[in-house]
Amino acid sequence: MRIGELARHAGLTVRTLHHYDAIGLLTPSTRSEGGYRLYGPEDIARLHAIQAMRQLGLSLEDIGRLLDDGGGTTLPVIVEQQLRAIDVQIEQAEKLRARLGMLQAKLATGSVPDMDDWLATIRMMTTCDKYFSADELKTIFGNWRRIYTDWAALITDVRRTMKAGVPADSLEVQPLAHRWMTLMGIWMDGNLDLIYRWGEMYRREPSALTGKGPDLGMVAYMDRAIQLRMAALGRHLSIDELLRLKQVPPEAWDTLAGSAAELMRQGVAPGASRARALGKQWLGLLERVADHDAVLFDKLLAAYCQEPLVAAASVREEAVRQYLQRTVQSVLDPIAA
Amino acid sequence: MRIGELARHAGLTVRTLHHYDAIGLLTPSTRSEGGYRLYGPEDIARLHAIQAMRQLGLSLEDIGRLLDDGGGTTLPVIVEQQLRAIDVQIEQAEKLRARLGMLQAKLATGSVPDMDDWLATIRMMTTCDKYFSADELKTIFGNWRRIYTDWAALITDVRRTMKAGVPADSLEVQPLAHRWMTLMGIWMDGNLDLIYRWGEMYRREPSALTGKGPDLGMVAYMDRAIQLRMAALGRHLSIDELLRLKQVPPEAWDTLAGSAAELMRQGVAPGASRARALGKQWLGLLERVADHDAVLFDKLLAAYCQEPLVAAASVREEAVRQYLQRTVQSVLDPIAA
DNA sequence: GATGAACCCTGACGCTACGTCAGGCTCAAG
DNA sequence: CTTGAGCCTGACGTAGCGTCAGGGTTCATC
Repeated sequence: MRIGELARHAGLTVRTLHHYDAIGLLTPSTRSEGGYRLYGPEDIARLHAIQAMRQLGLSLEDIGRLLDDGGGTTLPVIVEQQLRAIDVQIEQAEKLRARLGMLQAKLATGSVPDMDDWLATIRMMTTCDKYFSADELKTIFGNWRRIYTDWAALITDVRRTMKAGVPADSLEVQPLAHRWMTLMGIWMDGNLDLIYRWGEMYRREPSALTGKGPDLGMVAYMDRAIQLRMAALGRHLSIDELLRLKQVPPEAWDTLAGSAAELMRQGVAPGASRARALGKQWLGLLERVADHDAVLFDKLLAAYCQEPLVAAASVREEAVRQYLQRTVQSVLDPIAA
Repeated sequence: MRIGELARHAGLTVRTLHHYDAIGLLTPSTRSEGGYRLYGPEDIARLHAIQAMRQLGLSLEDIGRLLDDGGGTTLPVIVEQQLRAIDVQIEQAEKLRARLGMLQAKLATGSVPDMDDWLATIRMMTTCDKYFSADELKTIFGNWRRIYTDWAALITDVRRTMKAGVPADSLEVQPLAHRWMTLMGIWMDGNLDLIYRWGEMYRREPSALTGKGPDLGMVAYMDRAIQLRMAALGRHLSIDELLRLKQVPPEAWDTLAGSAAELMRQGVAPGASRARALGKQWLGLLERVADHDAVLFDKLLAAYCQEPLVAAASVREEAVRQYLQRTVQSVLDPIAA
């Protein structure tokens, strides 16, 4: 397909496609002998992605970067994002419509609307508020490839747990909640506001039924679990302190929990040197989470020791949890132990 | 209200308002002693108009021109235009939504959509087709002040005629049809396509119920009359020829019709010199309508003589029409007369 | 009355995403 | 073989701001 034809079909100008080629955003996969640009199906798919992201408000440069190092995996995510954006757009357009209708009725009676009315209307016209800003979309798209395999795995795990009839407030769900929060943290670059709004959006828009992502029930289920977790942490740490916590790789916790289970099965006493070495490792991890801040560390430790819910996130089994706790006790307070 | 406050409320940046001031688009009505810009209610109203027209796709320069020489009369028209634009936007967004939904479903099953699918979707994303292009909006807004008094008068006349129970295919309606077409011609700069689409829009969007403009029934009523008129003209002229016809001021026809009625009442014979002078004037008008093209003129004359519907537009009374026709006959063919 | 923070001013230059030429080449149809 | 529509590569221009720099205003608080 030559450039003019593509331009006509896509509703763009030839110059625009030239421009996209010049900046390396969309380079046609072949050229004719005479030097004509020839666009193939994959070029068209790429153009689709480009236009979609443009509609979301991203700059051409950002789009190029995202498409070039995001791999092909982003396509469904883009479409999903677009669907939401459109839903928002429609909703807002309808609100604006209602406003304009009222304004028109007022004008018809000859009265002049007051300033606040004008301002509110102007605001609705200009800020076709997107759910997410361009910067936020960049992080969402950009980080997607870092998490999408883990995310898919988590989704299936959650689905299985739900199907098994495990209630959301069960301790069993806490590891899932932890994984969920961790992944969300990576995905949204730790921006809590963004995470919250993401959830909001999911709850409000019915377009979430793609089959691949989480469904509404799943989100509600995890919400409950996360809420419990946050409440438990909140009894020991302030919001600011929570925000200062760092992530450590989940495998680290898993291997530690595995070792603890092993020691326990072997009958090693919590005060034994092998157990205490384990306890020290565990405390080391916790220190990393607390960002090496002594005060934060103490509070976090208290949370882990006093709130089974919190500890349950990294150590599944009740018995192991208690074993590990005694081990840690013996490290912190060797005499009492 | 100072610039920052206005910017916040309106969802704009301070820089944008600076820019609008710099190009003379929105100059605050006062300044503080220290030189701060102070925006009053009228400035805010103007800003509303600006944002509305921007949303319709007009350039800042065009907006400035339209606002500066259009007078305050354009405000309700702008809102009306905006309402329609929003309706279109919503409709198209919903279509796009449906498409994207299908595309997502396809992607979920792992199949790759074909080229036509892509292209159609891209097209929908890019060309959020407005009903009217920026240029067309410019003529619509720009010409509005040239016709709005006549238009309002016509609307009330049509309303009265409809209420009187006059059927649309009555000859009595033809003068209204003629006025309607003439005004539309002025409003839309003679762009027939634009006129047609304007009617289309009116028919499709229910937001036409402002009370000031014509309602749906009225448009249908006039449509019928105009259709009859076009059919009658179409029996004698081709589409191209119809397009080449010029307008003459309606008063010219009216005064001629008045003079003819006067002569008839005085019993002046159609062949008398005073009558023939009138006939010559009438033919002169017709020649201007035919743009001084002999072939066109002949066809037009035939239409006027053979189609009472056509003649009825400028001469209301049957008797006067026949009198005038005989007069014209005597001018064209003095011997036979 | 001094001072600090928040806000505002006027230039001036930069930037994005194209539009708009100019001058020449290619391609398919007659 | 021509002819008209389409394409090429530069090159410059444009709209609508963003983003400093350098300096004045306002106003509440000390």
